[in-house]
Amino acid sequence: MLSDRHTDVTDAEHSPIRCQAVNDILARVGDKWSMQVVMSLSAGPMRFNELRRAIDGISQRMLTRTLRALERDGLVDREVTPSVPPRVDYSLTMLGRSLREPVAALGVWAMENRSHIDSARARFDAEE
Amino acid sequence: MLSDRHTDVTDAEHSPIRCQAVNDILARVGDKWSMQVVMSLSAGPMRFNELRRAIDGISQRMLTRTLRALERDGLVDREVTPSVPPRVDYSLTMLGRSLREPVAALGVWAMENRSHIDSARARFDAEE
DNA sequence: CAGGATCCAGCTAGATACTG
DNA sequence: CAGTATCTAGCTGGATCCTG
Repeated sequence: MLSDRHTDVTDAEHSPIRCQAVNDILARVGDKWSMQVVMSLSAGPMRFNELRRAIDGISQRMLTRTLRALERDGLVDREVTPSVPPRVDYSLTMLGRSLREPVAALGVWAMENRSHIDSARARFDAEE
Repeated sequence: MLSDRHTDVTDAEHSPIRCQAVNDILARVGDKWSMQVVMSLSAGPMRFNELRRAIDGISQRMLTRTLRALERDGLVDREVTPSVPPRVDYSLTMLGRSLREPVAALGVWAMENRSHIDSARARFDAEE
């Protein structure tokens, strides 16, 4: 952790086009709920209210919007069973599943460096 | 790409605590400018207006705010040379440099799957 | 059950003007 | 040069009510 070898993995690829792509994905993934939905669907298909209960604090409106956006981008599949009452199952597409890997890498970094960030914040805030 | 091996890298770690950490980092990194600043500083230290020119479209206010936030979290170092005119150099800390690796992984995913996302969007939007 | 439709508070980020 | 201060449009997201 915090390895400072100067073999730069990123410098070579720092082209405007690639950065545009990174920013698009970060915007897609960096919102409040998208990744929580994706992570919840990791275990398998879930229904709407099942997701609602699984994700603490999400409103029905935000769950709907988030699912629609993920579906639009081909990350989530929506399967409607026209019964009474209606049944809708959400699941990750292959694309959606493949996204979990880089996001998990970010998660590992987050866990490993959380303490560094917290202490840096405390230090910064201390010097008023 | 799009490998669907069911060895789940993420399921095992899908604990609330880890997800909280991921969300914090995504919020930190998922905003409009932070990663552009980090990527720009990859090449080496830069001064304020140098960064301003390097990052297309960023306002002076947003650059200030983004740099302060990154400094607070210990990702960026701010070095002031009290001269006239003043000189301030910004550089990545070790923590900041270490972040580039997982973000680059996300960048690779973005580049590899951009076309899938674009066509998924087109398909979704086509059905009224 | 699975949403759609409204309304609204709060935050984000841009524009502009000014300063040590 | 490197900011701070102010004002504001627009977006994000929550609460609430309604429906097939």
